[in-house]
Amino acid sequence: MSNLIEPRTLKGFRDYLPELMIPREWMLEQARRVYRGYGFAPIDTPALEYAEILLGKGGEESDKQLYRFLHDRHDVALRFDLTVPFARFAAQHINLLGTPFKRYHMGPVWRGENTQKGRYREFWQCDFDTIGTTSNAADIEAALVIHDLMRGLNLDRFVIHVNNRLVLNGLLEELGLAGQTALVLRCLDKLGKVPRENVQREMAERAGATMAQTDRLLDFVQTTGSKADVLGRLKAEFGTNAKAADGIQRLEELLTAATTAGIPDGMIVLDLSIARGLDYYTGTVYETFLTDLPKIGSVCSGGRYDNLAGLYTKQALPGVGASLGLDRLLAALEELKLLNSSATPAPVFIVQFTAERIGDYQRMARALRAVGIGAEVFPDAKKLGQQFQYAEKRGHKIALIAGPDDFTAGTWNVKDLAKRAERKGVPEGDVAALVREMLVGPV
RNA sequence: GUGGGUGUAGCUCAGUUGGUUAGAGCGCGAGAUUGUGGAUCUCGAAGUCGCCGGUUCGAGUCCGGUCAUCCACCCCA
Repeated sequence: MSNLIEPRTLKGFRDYLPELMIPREWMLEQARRVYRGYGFAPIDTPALEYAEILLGKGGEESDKQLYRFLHDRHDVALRFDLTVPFARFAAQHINLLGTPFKRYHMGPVWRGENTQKGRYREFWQCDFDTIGTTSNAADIEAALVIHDLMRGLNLDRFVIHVNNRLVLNGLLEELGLAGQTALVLRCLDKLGKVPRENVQREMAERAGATMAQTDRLLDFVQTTGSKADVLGRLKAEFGTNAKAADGIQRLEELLTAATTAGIPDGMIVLDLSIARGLDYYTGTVYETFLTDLPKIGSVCSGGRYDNLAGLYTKQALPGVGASLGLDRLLAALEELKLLNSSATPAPVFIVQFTAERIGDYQRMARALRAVGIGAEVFPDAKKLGQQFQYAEKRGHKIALIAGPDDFTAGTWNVKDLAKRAERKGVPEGDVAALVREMLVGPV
């Protein structure tokens, strides 16, 4: 009879082993570096909020996915994103913060939805937002941040799709479909997955749209050609609509400014079929797809919301920002085998040649750590071959070996574990410099 | 929430029309004259066959439920 409890995790919740956690932490560091570089300041908020704070802010769907429960008579819920808590945070502290205010926030969020690869019930988001301004400059900057973020994560095969809800809304208004915006956009979003005819049929069934209406809409959304062409056509046909005109101009500015700022052509594209996002988006919207794994979905999305904080304060707090889906991107990189995973954060491995010299081994390790190089001393004086195998498997780059003869001579042997090349008789004082030089190399 | 696929040693998988002590490869551990690792060889550890229940003389093998995972819908990071 066993009274052991089966070790297990909840559906959609996962453990992270070192091989995955090391790159995950690295990603967080990169995101932090990029955000701070733009002047976004760090904040944090509680995982748990009063349910009323979170309910009804992201649409019906997000309400259903909320982890919500009664605790001590309080109706509470786990945050399902970082944007809504931020809106609450901003409304509460704006007098201290002043506007415009730029913040980044990285932490776990929870959604009780069905799981799939890259879709979890607990996952980290890395948000950045600028609030207190409606200036398109903030929208433009957000696109640049997303780009630099992806590049900072060593990715270059990705595309940032941008659109503007004003354009879509204006377009639908002109087509006489203003009342069914949400329904139509939901169908529209399926373009690319299902044939155009099916999209039209669905629009007709669900939103009562006519063939003439959907034809005109789809023609536009599917328009091919340069950004200038597409924008030009939009202007010509819908420029008289105030919303559309505003949206078109903001998109045009964004695309032009991105190029001027140095973003390579093709990294940011106009995509009129990008309609999604939570209910609160009102202007620019962004979605970022990996060229080699588009199916996993957007890994960094966001947009402009001009009235989100209006739910908590009378002060106008428009904003724009986006969120990196850390765990989804991590799953994607894992799938694409782009993680050169290591099970140790310390590049240097110090062989325990003989137990009597443990103090000397730790002395060397401390000397390396003092100059910022991680070093680990093997805990047992096992056979050297075994220690080497352990070291390479773990992902250590360099091994340091010293036995009685070496201590007599005051030297160390420095070994490149991957190349299996050893440099013998290195004076103790030169070891750190040599190690650093070797680590800088190929990586 | 709906529909479907999968679930056998750490990993990848075999397991015949249900029938005696459940297998392989890789990996792992020990060893092949006590200062050095990817080859070879020898030996070895390791599986409640996801979990619970049912049918049966007998179930990894059939049935039901459940959990997890993957895929589609939905939605999104």
